Amino acid sequence: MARKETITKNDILNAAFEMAREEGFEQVSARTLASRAGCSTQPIFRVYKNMEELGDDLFTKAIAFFGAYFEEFPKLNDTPFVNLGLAYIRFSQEEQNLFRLLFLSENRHGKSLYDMLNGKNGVVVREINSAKIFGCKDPSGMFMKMWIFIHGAACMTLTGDYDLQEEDTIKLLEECYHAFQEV
Amino acid sequence: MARKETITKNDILNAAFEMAREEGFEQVSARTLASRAGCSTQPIFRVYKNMEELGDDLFTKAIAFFGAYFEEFPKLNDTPFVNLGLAYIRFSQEEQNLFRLLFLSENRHGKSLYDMLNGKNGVVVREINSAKIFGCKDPSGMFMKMWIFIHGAACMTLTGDYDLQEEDTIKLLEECYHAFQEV
DNA sequence: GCCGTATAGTAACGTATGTTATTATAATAT
DNA sequence: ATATTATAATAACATACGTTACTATACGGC
Repeated sequence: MARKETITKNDILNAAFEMAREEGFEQVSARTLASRAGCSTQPIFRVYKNMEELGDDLFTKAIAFFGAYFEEFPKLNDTPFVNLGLAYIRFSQEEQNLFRLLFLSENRHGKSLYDMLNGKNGVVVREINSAKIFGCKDPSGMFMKMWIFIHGAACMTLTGDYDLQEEDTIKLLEECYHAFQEV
Repeated sequence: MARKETITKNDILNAAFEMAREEGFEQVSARTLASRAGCSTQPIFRVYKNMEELGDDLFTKAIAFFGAYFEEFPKLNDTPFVNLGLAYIRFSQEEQNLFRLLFLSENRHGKSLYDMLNGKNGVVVREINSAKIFGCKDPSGMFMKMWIFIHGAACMTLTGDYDLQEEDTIKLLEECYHAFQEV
């Protein structure tokens, strides 16, 4: 009946995601994206009503990416909280642009940090349960403090205001964990 | 000899600062700024070589503003660290755009967070000395941890991921302070 | 009161943005 | 083979950006 589609919605989204990842979300414009995807701007507006709609999809994909990153992160430390922190801080280092998009922008979906981390996989709840097993008095209060700390370290990593070797970070997180357990 | 200047460098800078403060740094363009200052774009380029140069001045002014904010912040709590945190977190709430510019952008002057806070006034050093007085074993390690925590709370405040009443924040900061003192 | 000159306003250039109209293309049903 | 039709490329529109050329203006020295 008609011409076959050569550029799929996925092609567009993938190209956009890689651009956002490598060059930053704000660098993804209709033209630069088209160039990256090896087509004109037309296929973009065929599959997306406008650029904002693509941005929403991109954001969702970034959440999923972070989730996978998190799951696959090697368990370098026995304490779940420490591992959680290491993964998060490393993500802020290795995926600066995605970190900015996910955790430092105006929230695209109205989803809070907590909601995002506690989605389908429920890492947060899992960690809190671990904390219970590890005999912490107030697991959710504990988690909140740890999370604030971890988030702070990650944000400072991003801006270059914090730059420790991994062993030092582990030590720092362990100290925190124990400190918060006492109170 | 010549016409008198009606729009001074300060007029430009002040207008730019207020714009950045209210609407965000990225909203300050030559035209929007001119409109705000009640003139054409010409006076801007008379006193500034280009917009980037104005951006540098703006950033410097923002640092000074934060310093003043900090100095004038009421001493709501006896513990200096807690006060420090309260001021910082409140700043992130009340001056979201300036907070972003100062603490979450690519650093304009290559100045680290620490350097900025430890400028002429030396708040940081002062706090560390207070900590010594308060009998903390490792004041600088302690300060680092507190600062990471405070920064984390402020960043989460900015994105709406943390939203406690002031009394709760005080309680949280006090708990942290004591926790870190134990270790 | 006129002249020189620094200042400010107007308008333009070149570039980039999102988006849309138009044209060309390729695959299928007939 | 031809007509139909969804797809993709080209080109354009309206807007915004930094920046600069040009023009008008107003002030101080004479």
